[in-house]
Amino acid sequence: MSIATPVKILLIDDHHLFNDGLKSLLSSEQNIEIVGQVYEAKGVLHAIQRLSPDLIFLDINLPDKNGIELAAEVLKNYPSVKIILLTMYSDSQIYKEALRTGVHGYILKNSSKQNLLSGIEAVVNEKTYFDAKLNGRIEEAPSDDLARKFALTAREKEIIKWVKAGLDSYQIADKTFLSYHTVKTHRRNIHFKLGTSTTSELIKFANENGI
Amino acid sequence: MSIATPVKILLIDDHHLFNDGLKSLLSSEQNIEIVGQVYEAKGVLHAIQRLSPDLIFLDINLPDKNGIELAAEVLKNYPSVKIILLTMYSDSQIYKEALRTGVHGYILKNSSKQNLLSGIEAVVNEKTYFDAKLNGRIEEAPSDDLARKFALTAREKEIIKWVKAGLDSYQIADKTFLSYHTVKTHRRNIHFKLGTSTTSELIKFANENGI
DNA sequence: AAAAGATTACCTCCTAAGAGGTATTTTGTG
DNA sequence: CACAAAATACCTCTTAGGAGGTAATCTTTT
Repeated sequence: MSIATPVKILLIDDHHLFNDGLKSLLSSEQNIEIVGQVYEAKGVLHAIQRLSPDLIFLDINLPDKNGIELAAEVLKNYPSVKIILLTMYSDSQIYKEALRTGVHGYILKNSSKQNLLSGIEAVVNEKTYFDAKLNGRIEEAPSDDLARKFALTAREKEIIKWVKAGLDSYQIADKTFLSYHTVKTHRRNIHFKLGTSTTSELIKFANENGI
Repeated sequence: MSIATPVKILLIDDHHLFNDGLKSLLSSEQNIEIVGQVYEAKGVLHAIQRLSPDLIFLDINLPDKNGIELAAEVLKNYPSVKIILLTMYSDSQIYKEALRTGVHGYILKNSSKQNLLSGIEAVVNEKTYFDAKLNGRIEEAPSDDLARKFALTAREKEIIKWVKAGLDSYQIADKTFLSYHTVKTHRRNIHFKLGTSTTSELIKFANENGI
């Protein structure tokens, strides 16, 4: 497997070693040029402006922003740029989220270089590429009001962040300058939206979905 | 920075792309030879036997085993092999665990190639190397009964696994064929050992420490 | 064999979290 | 401006989890 036409790629991952390793791994390939590397969400739009890559590889867990949100921004501002998400999560929910956002590919970090090259080849040819390991996990959603799930508000995401950080509702109320009652209301709404009912379920769900 | 004497390195990480990327990144270095790559805990001891590396890079989160436990096994069976843990967790507790196990280095995945080379240079010269980003996080333990913390039993680790999986105590009792009361007792003992007091704290702690 | 540690299991009491309801204020969008 | 959505905040009630205690039975180590 090798790439037929020249491709300019931008790598976005906060793990420097992974990012640099990937660059090293791909630089040896014919027709692949790594035009830049970014280690946080912040500089991404600017880097795209400056480097005009054909394709970006994007991690979902960036320290300062959810990769899927970032993907949406990129697609909005630079519709011609192809996006392949590169993550360690194989959950079907996040896969659906990714599809909905309109990314062009989704590859797991425990995948192989060959798959990566297949993905690159596919997306530069206006196709999509989703990791084979994801198959079998994708069951259609009941589609009625479930479509509205996942529509977490900014405040709800913030609450989830603190729950994941190990705080209880009183501590979260302190941190957010909200009433304890309000925090509990948000937690209830979050559980409703995500279909969870305990804190441990919520954390598991959030971890698997990069929330 | 370059390495002064030839070093044979074995890479152990379940994320193929990271593993391969790292190989690519290090292969270009003088005096560094990547003698092998392993993608799960299972084949590690055999690979060491066969390839006799001077140094192994070891991920903490392997699918089939905790990397720190694996490090202990390696040190027991091959005391001359140097071990550098390579992980994304910067928690002080796991750092202490690593020290106690006797690993020779601990480097974060969002570190740089230069740090990696410094680490290699250090450990092959019988020194240790711990990521600079870990400094400031290392406060000495009260040392009395805190030394006994972290001594989680097999059953306790199993309970933690189910808690992380989102099950409540009743469901865990079902899964393990234990009484609900027993599960609660284990949870209480776990909280005591880890110094936590809520489920969310426990999960956070477990995640950060690769339990 | 004795001691130490691990596992099992029950008790009570208290608190955090979840479920259900309601209502006001604020913010954003057509 | 009007309407919808989000954010805020209180109420009650039920349940799961945490804290403290005790103790019998295994298992492992000395």
